[in-house]
Amino acid sequence: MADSSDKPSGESPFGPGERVAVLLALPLAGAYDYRVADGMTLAPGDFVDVPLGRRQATGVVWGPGHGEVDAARLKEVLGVRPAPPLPGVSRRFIDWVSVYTLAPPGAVLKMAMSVPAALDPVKPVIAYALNENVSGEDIFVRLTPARRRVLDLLDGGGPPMTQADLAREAACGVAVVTGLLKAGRLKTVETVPAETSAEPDGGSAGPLLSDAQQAAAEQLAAGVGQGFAVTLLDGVPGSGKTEVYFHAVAEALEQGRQVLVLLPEIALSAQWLDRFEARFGARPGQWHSDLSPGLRRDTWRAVAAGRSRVVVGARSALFLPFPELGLIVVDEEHESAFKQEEGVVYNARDMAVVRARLGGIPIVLASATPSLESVVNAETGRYRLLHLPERHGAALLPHVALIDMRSDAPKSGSWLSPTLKTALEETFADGSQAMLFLNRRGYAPLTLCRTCGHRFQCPNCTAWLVEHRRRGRDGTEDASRLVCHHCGFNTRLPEHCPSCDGEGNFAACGPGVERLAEEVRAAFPDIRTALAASDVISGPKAAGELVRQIEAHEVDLVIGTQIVAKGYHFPMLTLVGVVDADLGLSGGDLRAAERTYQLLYQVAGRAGRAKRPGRVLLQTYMPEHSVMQALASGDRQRFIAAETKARREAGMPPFGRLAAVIVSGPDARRVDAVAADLRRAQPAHEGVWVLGPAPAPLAMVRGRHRRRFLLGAARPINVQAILKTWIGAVSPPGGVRIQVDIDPQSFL
DNA sequence: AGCACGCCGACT
DNA sequence: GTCGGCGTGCTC
Repeated sequence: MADSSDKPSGESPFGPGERVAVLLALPLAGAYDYRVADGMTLAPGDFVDVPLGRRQATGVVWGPGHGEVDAARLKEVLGVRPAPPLPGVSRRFIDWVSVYTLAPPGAVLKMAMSVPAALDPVKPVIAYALNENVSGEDIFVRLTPARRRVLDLLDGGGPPMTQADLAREAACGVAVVTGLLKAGRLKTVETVPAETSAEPDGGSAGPLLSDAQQAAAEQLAAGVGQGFAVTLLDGVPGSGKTEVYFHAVAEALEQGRQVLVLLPEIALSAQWLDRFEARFGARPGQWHSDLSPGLRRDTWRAVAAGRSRVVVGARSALFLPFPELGLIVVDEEHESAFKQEEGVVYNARDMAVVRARLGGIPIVLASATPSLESVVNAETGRYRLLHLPERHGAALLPHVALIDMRSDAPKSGSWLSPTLKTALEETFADGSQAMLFLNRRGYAPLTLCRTCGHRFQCPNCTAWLVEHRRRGRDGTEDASRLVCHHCGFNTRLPEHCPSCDGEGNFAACGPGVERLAEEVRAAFPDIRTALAASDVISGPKAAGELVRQIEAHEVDLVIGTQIVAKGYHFPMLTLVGVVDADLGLSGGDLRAAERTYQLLYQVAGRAGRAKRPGRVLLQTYMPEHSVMQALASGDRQRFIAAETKARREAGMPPFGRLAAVIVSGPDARRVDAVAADLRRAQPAHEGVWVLGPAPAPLAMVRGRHRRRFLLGAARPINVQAILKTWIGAVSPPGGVRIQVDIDPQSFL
């Protein structure tokens, strides 16, 4: 079964006087009933305006009314929006996500209706056409060359054009066009804006693939149109995963279906877009938080109308109203950025699988370091596995070596071991580029007073303030600022210690990328460095510019946080130094080892992807750790086997289910009281265990105190039902919220 | 999410 | 005596 067909004809319409359920984009418990107004016909999926209290709200016809509310209390639907109905798959998907995440259905719908303006009537634009019946003396208007060019453009039955387009194409000012209008030679007409942006074309052949790639590509393409199937596309960096899944994209386009590609950080994927354009001849539609409101509206409409054929986006693109979706690709499927932690808490990768299943379409999960969940699903046969073993072309996998910081220690106040320094020297000497990776923004993660030991802490969060000293544009040092990385709290480093009032005698403890850059500049004064951290590289423009600088070899050394770990490809980059490989391993999180492995593996993949062999140096204090051993030996299989065994024995995901319940509020005592109530009401179920309440990993964030429960259950158990009963048993007082996180990423 | 109703402090 | 603070609760 290939189809998810959503033709509105499949669903019975509702006539005047009938009761319909309308789901509103509000966090209400469910859909509300309304009466269909006289002369109105509604079908499920229609976007409608309804009265709500003394205001108006927009929602979607969800189906027949429930009939629980008195007919006398029913209000009438006010009107239907001029937009294609929300497809049935989208509606079923919203319901499914709501049930799974325990979020109100309207809150999920809101994600699908994130652009209210998209439902407004399309504004006609004023276009200019030839005025055929030129009368009287207007015919004698002087025809300058510029005027001639404008009239020529519209001569011969071409479509009316906007003022701006005419002026641009005729290479004249807009005044020429308005002049012709005044002179009566042109007239204005209202038209619907042209919606014919170039769309990707799957017809052209892609680049030549290796045998293994070709086989994988054909298998993926063969699955398009053949119903729901999950394929895990597992291949080392540079193995050509993208080109392989592009084949499936091309096939879906050939079949006239839409395609959704989810990427973890769309804002930073200029290279991905270039590759896509090279392959398909046009840019795909894009969907991410940085879009301008106008583009957002146009993209939403183009998707809903089926005009946009391929959309690449961040997790929220999953809720776009595709009427003809035929393929989903989740690239870098292991990325934790797919997890939405606020509002409706969901994992876009998992929900994408659900969306594919509901739509009866294939989905491809691609990664060089697949999540343990996906690996296990492939092993048990739930997912198909396509493995791309070798690197395409001449590139070799980088050589990974460990630097034991216990014996190869840097000088005090320095963070680079002698070995890493030497490697940097060699790399610069040979005209290659290097990258230093440190997953810590700012100058120093902790500042303390040398006199009294006072540590600067965020007033709103349980976290140290991070010192930032970023240089101003003119190269002068800004005054140091102290920043909270959790709530954005921001203050100048004071001149006196707030605790002992001693004159500014502060010590910056530990390195961030800014401090590392300072050390490197002192050690290598002649090399050109670039800092890459999310506070420096804000948005696609800055990211694109950095990529361009590196590609053009305008910098010798990139110093970056995890934003440089993503799939960039820099041919001249031959050395990657990981300054603190152990950073993610502390804290006792059960996923810490897996995530550290994935991150460092991806970072290592930045080295030597073209003809030049790369090498990777990991600075670590625990070279015997399984993560370090797996990276150094390249034996991923053994690492995965060990992790899998540990998870299975502990009954942890994917072998058991997990949910977190977080109680939060501004008043710690009330939060504790609610947590105690929950403790008393906790489920006593066979195969279900509950831990907590414990302070959440960040006991206070943004001024809210947080306590956390962890609920584990064997796989067949319906945790949603248990959680619903449990949470329904307590009624939190003012300000206290109870939030559920199904499949939490971190479970400290 | 809004927008009401509701019950306690400083103003014309 | 009122204006207004935002805490609680409802919206078919």
